[in-house]
Amino acid sequence: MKIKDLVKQHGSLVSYAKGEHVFRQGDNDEFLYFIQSGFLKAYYLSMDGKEQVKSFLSPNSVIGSLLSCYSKQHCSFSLLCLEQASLVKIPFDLLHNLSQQDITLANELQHYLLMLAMKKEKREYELLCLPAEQRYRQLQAEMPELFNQVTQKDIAHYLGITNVALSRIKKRLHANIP
Amino acid sequence: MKIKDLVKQHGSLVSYAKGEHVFRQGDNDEFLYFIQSGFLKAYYLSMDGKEQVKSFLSPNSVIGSLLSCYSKQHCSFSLLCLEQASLVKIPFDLLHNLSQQDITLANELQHYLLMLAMKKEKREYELLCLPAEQRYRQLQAEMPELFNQVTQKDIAHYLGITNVALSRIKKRLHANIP
DNA sequence: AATCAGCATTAACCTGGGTTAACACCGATG
DNA sequence: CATCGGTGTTAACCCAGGTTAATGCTGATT
Repeated sequence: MKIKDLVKQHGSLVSYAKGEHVFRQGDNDEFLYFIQSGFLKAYYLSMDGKEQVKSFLSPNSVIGSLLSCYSKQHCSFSLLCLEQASLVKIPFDLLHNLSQQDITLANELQHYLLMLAMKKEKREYELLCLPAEQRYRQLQAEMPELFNQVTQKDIAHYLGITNVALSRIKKRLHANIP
Repeated sequence: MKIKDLVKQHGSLVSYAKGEHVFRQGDNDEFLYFIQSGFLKAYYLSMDGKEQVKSFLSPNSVIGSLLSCYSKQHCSFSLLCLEQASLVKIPFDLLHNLSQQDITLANELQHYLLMLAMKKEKREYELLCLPAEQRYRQLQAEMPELFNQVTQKDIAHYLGITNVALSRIKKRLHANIP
């Protein structure tokens, strides 16, 4: 069986308006979400109430809190719709259990996990090794569309800085390339 | 088949002296390493020559560059022995290919990947949301042994700061708890 | 049209951490 | 024993980014 078929058979379609949460940090939410349409942001709230963006989600991507799905802990982040969105959700355990017997499913899931792990390693490198300005330039090069879809505040929070700092960086850069 | 058996059958034992590299950033190294004894550090070198520590490895942990193993790109980090170490290595492709047919192997690998993904999400959260001082206190709480095994410089580079900054943080903290 | 909320920009000020360098300490090596 | 390299501490200086706040813009609501 393919994940696509599983999603078709057992998935339930859910829709959210702009500004609605799919789940919130602290919830127990043991679903995987396959994004059909819309644009979402996954974000953390730190103890002092500041927001940091974990990732942006566009159609065809998959998301879910592995901590909640696999470890039965609370979600460590919130998932918010930046525009009207429709997703298909399936219980993670369903996929996980079926993959215990279904090799096709297991391999497909494995592929997703490997891609995820590589993406996260890249992010770790960037946060650890690159200064904010370079992270900004790299983001611009890799996801130029993003800058039309989200506010500068969210971009900044994705880069790990404040909107004020991002504004300064932009000014610095444009000064050099007149 | 279990991974343990696979490692026993097809693994080759390799030993390194303190200070030796298992592989270096930029290499192609498509092996998974199962650490039998010793203590290692995985680290990044940024373009300006500064070092940042990705993780520390102790016996029973597994490491390898997924980027190199799965994407056939170059390793994005180096693996260095902080003390005499012995590892068992197997080609990643061997495990990956066998897991295409062997459901037990696939599930075990899946479990490793899920654990890895959760660990990386935690690290992302910490780097993004916690100030250096709190990351230090958390590390102290979670891995107290570490402080006897590695230099303060390496701890600092793991936290994403310099040894000088770490020295200051320690001083600040001890001043408050006399 | 008037109001209001959220966003981006800019300035002023502050702080945490980077940089450099001096110094002391220790273990290894000659 | 003397020396040397690596390590940790401390101080002085600097800068990137955080904080706060004022300003202007835009788009939504009434």
